[in-house]
Amino acid sequence: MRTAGIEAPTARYRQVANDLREAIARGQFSPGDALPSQPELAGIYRLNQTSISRAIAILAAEGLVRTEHGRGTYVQDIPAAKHTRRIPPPASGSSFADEMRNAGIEPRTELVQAETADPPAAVAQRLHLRAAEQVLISKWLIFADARPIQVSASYIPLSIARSADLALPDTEPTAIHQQLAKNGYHVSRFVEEVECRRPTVDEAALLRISEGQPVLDVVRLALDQAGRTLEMTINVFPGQMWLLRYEWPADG
Amino acid sequence: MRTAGIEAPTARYRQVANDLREAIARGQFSPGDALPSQPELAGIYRLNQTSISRAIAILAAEGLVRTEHGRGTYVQDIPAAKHTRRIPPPASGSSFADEMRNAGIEPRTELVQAETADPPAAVAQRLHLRAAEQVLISKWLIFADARPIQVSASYIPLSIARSADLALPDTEPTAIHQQLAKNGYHVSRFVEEVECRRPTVDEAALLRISEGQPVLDVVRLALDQAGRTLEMTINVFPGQMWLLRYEWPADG
DNA sequence: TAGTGGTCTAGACCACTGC
DNA sequence: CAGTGGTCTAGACCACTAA
Repeated sequence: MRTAGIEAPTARYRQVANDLREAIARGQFSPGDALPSQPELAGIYRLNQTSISRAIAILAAEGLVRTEHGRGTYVQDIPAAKHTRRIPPPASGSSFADEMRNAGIEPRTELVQAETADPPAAVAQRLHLRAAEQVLISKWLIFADARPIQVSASYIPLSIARSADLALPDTEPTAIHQQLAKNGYHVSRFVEEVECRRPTVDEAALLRISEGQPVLDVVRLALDQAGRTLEMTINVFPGQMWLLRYEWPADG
Repeated sequence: MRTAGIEAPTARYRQVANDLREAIARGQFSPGDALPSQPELAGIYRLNQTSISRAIAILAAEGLVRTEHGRGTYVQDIPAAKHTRRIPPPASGSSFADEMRNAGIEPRTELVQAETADPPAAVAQRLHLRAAEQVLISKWLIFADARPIQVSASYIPLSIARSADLALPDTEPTAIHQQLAKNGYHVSRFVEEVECRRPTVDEAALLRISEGQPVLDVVRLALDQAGRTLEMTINVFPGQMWLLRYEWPADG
């Protein structure tokens, strides 16, 4: 696992990509700035536009820049510090929102969808639903300042949601478990399944990342004592912005 | 988060990519098969080689095919079932290797490196090392049948390794904690930090994946009662092949 | 309308593989 | 050596944005 070292890549467009990458790293272009246009860069590097376009495609795949058709190529703002999601959550009060405010970031959650509907097949299977049972679906988009940092979708079997008096969960996601507990649905354990993949086009658009930037796909099941699944949540995070931290005791 | 639907993409090279993707999905090309050469495809689709090359680059980024310079383009073998890594590990005996054998897969671990050396800066910081303290480094490459599925690097402060009589850890990684425990170094808790990123060129080569395929980067710390870090392990998994499963009780 | 990024061509040459 | 994928050119046209 040696690092590649300096080792000039032969391909001109790769050299251009490296050069621009370093220029951005040096601060020669700041986040939000536009790069020179492709014809301009072609002049600067004495190269044709096709090759320049390929060079920029590399940087876009890396998430360093973002091209906007008809407008220009803009340097992306990559936050120095990653968001950390702790499991189990830090003891006592301080919610994730509080932590962010303490770090000088304004969190915001935006309800994208809230309805009762048939669940996607993958969800129905995991929830062990009776045939044709519907679920309460709520989807959220979570922002840090103006930047989307998470897509979240929650699925609750209608039988459970009804008897727990969860009509339209336009409350914040964290309040749901409290409401469930009040009605006798006690979550006894959680299971999370973490995967890593390329985003769908829709996710890339929602999270404002390029399709080359991977996402973390975290499926979380809240189970009660009897092993029933009370809720299933699918969280999608831009990989470059997050760190998932799990902690557990050794042995039993 | 609607799906894109049919919606023909205007770009010809994207159409070709879609067409080839479906052909592979249909089984028209099987894993290991070579695709027709680029000039051939150019003839078939009445396109020039440049555009064909772009189409194939898309499939390569998706991990569906693998190009080998001077040889050809080969369909990748994507295992239907993902490997699952369970935390905490399933109770009683059955190791991960046993599980794989039961699934008809032959596991193999290959020692890539084993030496005492200065740790990388990032490792030294996390291990809270005294200045200039060296570490015992061992790196492994783990295979399922003939396919690499994990890169693993373990770092143990030399002061701990020496007194625990861990000279050259060419033993399997799991044996290390037992050896540490025998010598009074009891692991009391674990911390794992999961990230998701694009692979380095070296990782892509070792794991035989394309640079567009994301990897899971899992840093694991084994801590003793006093909060000392006994061992730090960095695991890198090809994202498409793995699922990390964490389970923990609710509340206290 | 002018300027931007995105696509495409037809052909050329290069680097690498394997016979 | 022939065949493969990788790169590059010079120019053209398209699609989109913003004045």
